[in-house]
Amino acid sequence: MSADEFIVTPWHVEGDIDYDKLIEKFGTQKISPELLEKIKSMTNEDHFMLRRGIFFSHREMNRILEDYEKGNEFFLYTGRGPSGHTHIGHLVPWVFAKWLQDKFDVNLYFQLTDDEKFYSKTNLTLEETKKFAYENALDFIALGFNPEKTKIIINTKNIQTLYPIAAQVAKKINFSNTKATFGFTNETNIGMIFYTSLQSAPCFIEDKPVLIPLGVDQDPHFRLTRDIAQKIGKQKPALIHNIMIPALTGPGGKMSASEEKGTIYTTDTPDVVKKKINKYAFSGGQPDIEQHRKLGGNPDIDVSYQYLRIFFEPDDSKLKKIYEDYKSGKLLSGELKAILIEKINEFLKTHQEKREKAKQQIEQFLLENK
RNA sequence: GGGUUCGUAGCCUAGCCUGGUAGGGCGAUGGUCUCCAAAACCAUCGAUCGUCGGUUCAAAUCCGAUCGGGCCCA
Repeated sequence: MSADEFIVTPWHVEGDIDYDKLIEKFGTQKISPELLEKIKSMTNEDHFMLRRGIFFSHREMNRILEDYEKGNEFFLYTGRGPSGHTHIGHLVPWVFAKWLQDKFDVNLYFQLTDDEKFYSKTNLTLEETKKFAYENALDFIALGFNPEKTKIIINTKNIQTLYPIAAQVAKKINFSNTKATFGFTNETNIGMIFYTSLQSAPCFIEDKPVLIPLGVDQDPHFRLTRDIAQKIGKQKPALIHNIMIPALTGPGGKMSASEEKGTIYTTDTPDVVKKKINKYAFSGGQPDIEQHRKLGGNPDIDVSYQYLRIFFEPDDSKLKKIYEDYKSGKLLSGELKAILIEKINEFLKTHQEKREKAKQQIEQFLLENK
């Protein structure tokens, strides 16, 4: 695969992603300065993930905001395919969703697609994906969502609620649509073919517009949803997309929950975090200290720096100093890694405590079938 | 229901026709080198060849059954 090639699908991400090209390819909208300004004025906050382009693209986010200003409330929807334990990259859209919920005081649905991971991963059983769904739910709850306004959907558990909606959707999507959208072939099992209608279902679970913060790789599902929304008398879901979080071992792919090494899990101990970062994090440093002092490092490809930018250092001035110091060669890669390790462990310490408490709270978050 | 094809280390795969206990690539691990990581270079680990049975002195290789995956037809 050459440098300018990349693949982004809901099941596979590969290569060095050019996000401008991706916007063009997917037909989404880049988040404009005007939109940023609008969000800022409506929330009274300049969220670092927006400011820094971690969320970089959208579909009709402006419509959602305009409607909201007219007094029409929306709701939020995001989710996770429970194919493994939660890693820090998964937290990006969730944290952002939490922020949106706080700012707009709206309902949020979180879908755990245990059926989909069972369909798409040959080596996972339904029992395993259900178990991961529970584990992932704990991480989600640990972020502090409002239980009054937040419901967790587990596909196999909530099928009764989802199915009537999914049926409406499924009738409007034919095999050619899914083939074109997802690259399905005759080998694809029929669970996968139907599945997209279940991922669409929560979009219409309330009779209000929906805004979906999510990783851009999941966009294709909602492209289909948007295509058929009017046909079933519903509004198109609006989306806001975040970039793929690079694996520890380097750019050229998102963090995969199935690759132990290149991944920081939310349950990792401080020692493990330290070891993983030091041992695996791809650096933008020079081959030796002398050259590094002289030539400086490249924070733009340095994974440790990227993690700080994406998640762990919301303070712009601190981040800027790290950027400049690293670029100038003042800051060594080992030192940069130490900063990140400290930040991650600080975060995980409280996260893990909240995650423990979540075991007691989970019941009140799970959606009840009506 | 009929047909067909495949099942070899974590992954991909050679070998099967012409039986003599398996070879490669990726990955992983360790080392050298680096402030780390990467790259590079060394080195190492790893498969009783889906399962059961048969033929044979000897089977991943032949035969039968069975389980599992794929495709085609109905």
